[in-house]
Amino acid sequence: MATETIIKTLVRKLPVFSGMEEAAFNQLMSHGTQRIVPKNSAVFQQGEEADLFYLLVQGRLKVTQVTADGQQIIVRVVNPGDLFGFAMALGRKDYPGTPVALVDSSVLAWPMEMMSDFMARNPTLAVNTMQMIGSRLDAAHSRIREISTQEVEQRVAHAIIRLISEAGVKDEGGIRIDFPVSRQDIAELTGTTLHTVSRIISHWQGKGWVEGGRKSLLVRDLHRLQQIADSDI
Amino acid sequence: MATETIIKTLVRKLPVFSGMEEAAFNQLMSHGTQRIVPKNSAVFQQGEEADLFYLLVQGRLKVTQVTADGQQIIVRVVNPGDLFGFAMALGRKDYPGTPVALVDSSVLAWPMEMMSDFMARNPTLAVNTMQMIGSRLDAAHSRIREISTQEVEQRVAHAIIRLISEAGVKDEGGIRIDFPVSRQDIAELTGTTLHTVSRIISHWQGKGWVEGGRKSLLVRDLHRLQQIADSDI
DNA sequence: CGTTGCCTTGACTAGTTTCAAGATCAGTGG
DNA sequence: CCACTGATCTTGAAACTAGTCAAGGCAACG
Repeated sequence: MATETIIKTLVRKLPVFSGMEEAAFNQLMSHGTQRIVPKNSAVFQQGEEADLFYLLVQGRLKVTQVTADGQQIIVRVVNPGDLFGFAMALGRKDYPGTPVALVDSSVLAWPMEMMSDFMARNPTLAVNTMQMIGSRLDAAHSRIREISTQEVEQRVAHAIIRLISEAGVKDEGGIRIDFPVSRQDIAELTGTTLHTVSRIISHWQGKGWVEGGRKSLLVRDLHRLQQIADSDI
Repeated sequence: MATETIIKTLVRKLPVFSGMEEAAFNQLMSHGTQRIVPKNSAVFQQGEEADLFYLLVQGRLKVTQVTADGQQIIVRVVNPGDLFGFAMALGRKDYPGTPVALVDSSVLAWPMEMMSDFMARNPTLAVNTMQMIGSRLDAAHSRIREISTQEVEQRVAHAIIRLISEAGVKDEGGIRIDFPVSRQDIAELTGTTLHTVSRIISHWQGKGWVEGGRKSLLVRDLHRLQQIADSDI
């Protein structure tokens, strides 16, 4: 099928599958099933038994976790080409978070056993996966450092810069994030409240550095945000 | 040599090396070099080129990271049997943190290339390492959730409970952490200041739940700390 | 065209940090 | 063995950041 071939070609180029033998790759692809995830719906729920692991082909997801007392945080944003829901690789049986589509998305899913089998037979895949998880660990540590040592304004600046670098698109007079992000989302990414985020963005807007909108944000002066993010003191 | 055999037997039992073939394991052990790390000295420095990876045989380390503006955080505490300094697995060439011995410690070191070689040939090792990193990622996310949503007192309670569960030893009328931990250390683990930590511990001491000391802490009522850590609101 | 969801803003409050000073303890060298 | 010194810890008071509470505006959607 045409779409299948397109997807296959796309997937083939992903770093996780680099260095994998053609035969193995083909076998992998033949076992994956595609699924469309409409905006605002979840691929699976936190706590569910992890029987499948996923690859985001197209679209954008946010992975949220809810704490015992109902507070929510966004663990990360999933970009096209990212794997997610690989609970097994983390040595657990249930999904630790809930991935929600920020825009209509399309994912590929495989049975979790395939992952262990394939990794046992494809050391490259295992090493690649490990490095992917490793870089995520690195990112998590950066975030811990930020939340621990920086003030809210710096953290918000950082979060926005990160989103821009992952999904920034040029727009009239600036750069815009390619998918809808609410103030609440930014708050959950930075460990603060939507009120504080709103105040900060209003302030920036007053200075002309950004232009706010409903679930959107146009960055006019990225350099200035960088300064805010990096400012010592 | 006698000590060498003892170490080998100890190492053999570690989860990371479980399922590894005897021959491979022996070869691995024959390439490792032992090193004594005196209290308060660093095994290596953050930013150095990562040419070796390590296993903590005996003792206790804290891994710190310094931010651009000089603020410090403790990334984690390394317990006997833990691997550390495996930068390669994270896909980077330099060490992301500095491990400092909290007590006189002993480590085993291997050339970093051995790690990739061995993982390429021992899928089990690769999967084990991946799961270890995965569980660390899990822990990092928990910490992000805590710092983002909980108040300092809860976070301090959590940190102490974690230290107790990793290295708690019975003492007269309570449990004590097996190695020296300063108020500053706890502050760097929880993203606060030593002043606030001191106040909180003083308060607990007033209630009779703990007993403070210089770089030490006797927990008299662990259950109460649990309550504090888990208290909603 | 009303209802719902998202965003903004002001006023108030509270938890933490910052600043400052002093107490206490451990180790060191005379 | 004891005074000295540096590190660690405690505590008070002031300053402030960010959260909470509350109300209203605005835009999208059915």
